[in-house]
Amino acid sequence: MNKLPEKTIGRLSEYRRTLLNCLAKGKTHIYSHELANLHNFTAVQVRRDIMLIGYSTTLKKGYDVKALIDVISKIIDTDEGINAAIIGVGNLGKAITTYFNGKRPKLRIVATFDNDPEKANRVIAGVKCYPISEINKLVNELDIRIGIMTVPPENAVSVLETLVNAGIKGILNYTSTPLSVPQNVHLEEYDMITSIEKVAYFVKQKK
Amino acid sequence: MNKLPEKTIGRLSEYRRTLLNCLAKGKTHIYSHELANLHNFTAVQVRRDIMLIGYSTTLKKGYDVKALIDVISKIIDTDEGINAAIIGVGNLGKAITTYFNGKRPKLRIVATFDNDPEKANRVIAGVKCYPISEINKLVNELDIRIGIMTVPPENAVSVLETLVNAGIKGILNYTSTPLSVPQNVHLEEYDMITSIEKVAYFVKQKK
DNA sequence: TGTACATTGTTATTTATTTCACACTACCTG
DNA sequence: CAGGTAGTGTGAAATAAATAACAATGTACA
Ligand SMILES: NC(=O)c1ccc[n+]([C@@H]2O[C@H](COP(=O)([O-])OP(=O)(O)OC[C@H]3O[C@@H](n4cnc5c(N)ncnc54)[C@H](O)[C@@H]3O)[C@@H](O)[C@H]2O)c1
Ligand SMILES: NC(=O)c1ccc[n+]([C@@H]2O[C@H](COP(=O)([O-])OP(=O)(O)OC[C@H]3O[C@@H](n4cnc5c(N)ncnc54)[C@H](O)[C@@H]3O)[C@@H](O)[C@H]2O)c1
Repeated sequence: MNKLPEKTIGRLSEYRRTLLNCLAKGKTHIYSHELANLHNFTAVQVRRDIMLIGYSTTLKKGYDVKALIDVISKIIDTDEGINAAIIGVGNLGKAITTYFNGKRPKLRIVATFDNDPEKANRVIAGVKCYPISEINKLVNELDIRIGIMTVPPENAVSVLETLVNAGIKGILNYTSTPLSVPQNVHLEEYDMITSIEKVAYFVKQKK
Repeated sequence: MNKLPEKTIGRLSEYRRTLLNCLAKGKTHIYSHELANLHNFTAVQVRRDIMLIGYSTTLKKGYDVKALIDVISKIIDTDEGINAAIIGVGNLGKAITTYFNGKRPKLRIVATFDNDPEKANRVIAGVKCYPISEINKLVNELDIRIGIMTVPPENAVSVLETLVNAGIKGILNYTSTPLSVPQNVHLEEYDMITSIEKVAYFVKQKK
């Protein structure tokens, strides 16, 4: 199971989301081409990904939805679950906190942090906001492993340092400041403007 | 300039953002390794990307920041600019509208749409909200080319159809429903849960 | 029951992207 | 103004990812 391609990891997450929907609708089996059509993928790609994670079916009635969810979950989740925190409770931080809660049983937002004293101790969607100064203590107490950064771009670098020092090993950066991290920390960056600009570029090509 | 790798397009957008910052700080020249270090890229990759877009410098004092911005802008922007709209003025839609406005001169959010009558005619960050029923008319009137979807997942498919019918050729989907579009429409998808799950996966590997 | 067919699993091939390696040259330094 | 250095530009090699091709096999149905 070692060395899954990074792209595959992303797709696994998406497959699972779709499979959970199927399950909710009472669908018990799904063909590779069905799963492919529900996304923008090809059936071969789906089969290949599924091969890579070591699941296979003897049936020719498609994959067992429940079983496939379980295999994917074994790869993505941990038994105990993983705790995350939002840093910067502004528009975006609030939106994510509200949206996220309860979506995934093994992935929880357990705290938010802000440096604005006004915001400390507020509760959003059941999640409490703490002063950023308490982060070291809370990372230990609540076993926070992932930091989701939604602070203003000019504070991104210093907040990153705070997070790394606090021992956080996974960072998702929504700030428009690109960051770099030590080897032992995993960083995922996402910049919305880049996404829009990519769309703009391709729209331009189509004219 | 045909056939730039897709990955390169994304990086160009990020280079430009950084270059604009440099320019604002009065920096006139930048080395490939400087630009690389400001992101998580290598100097070779930066040079390769810059080679692909046809810019080069005779100097050994690095690239001319201003000139490089111009070349990148020629690729990403159009002279007249491109107009975009937000569909679904909820938490996320509001956050993006507020955040985005004025960030890029050639990329404007000119309208938002919602099906909630309460929200119609409200103004957020200077952008007016229209009933979704008026979208066909407004796509023409305002020359909207890009639709940013932030509606609830269960309405994603029908909203997509509305957008495509209205003649929109570029779609950015923040909905957690995966979509597929006709050949002549460009679709970019981004699911936050997938990003967090990717981070979770890599954090797990590091334990 | 056996034949046609649909579907999976997997190896081989192709395509896309990154990295390496190095030629080339402007610039600095003495 | 020669020689060393630090930078760029780029063909070639390596790596990563997607696609094609097809053997194997369970299933439906005549
Ligand atoms: N809003 C969006 O849709 C959007 C989209 C793309 C990117 N972003 C990026 O996300 C970030 C936040 O955007 P926003 O619109 O939510 O901004 P915002 O100003 O609404 O929120 C920022 C929050 O961070 C807090 N903060 C500031 N410094 C802090 C620190 N050192 N420690 C802890 N908290 C701190 C502020 O008090 C505020 O609550 C920005 O970097 C922006 O570039 C936002
Ligand atoms: N909030 C987040 O941070 C976040 C993160 C990731 C993904 N998302 C996704 O973004 C989408 C929106 O999230 P949100 O938190 O802003 O939800 P929300 O419920 O706050 O907002 C949805 C908005 O869409 C409007 N709407 C509903 N049907 C519509 C239609 N047919 N046409 C036009 N407008 C319509 C609603 O009136 C509402 O204003 C969801 O699909 C969610 O999965 C949100």
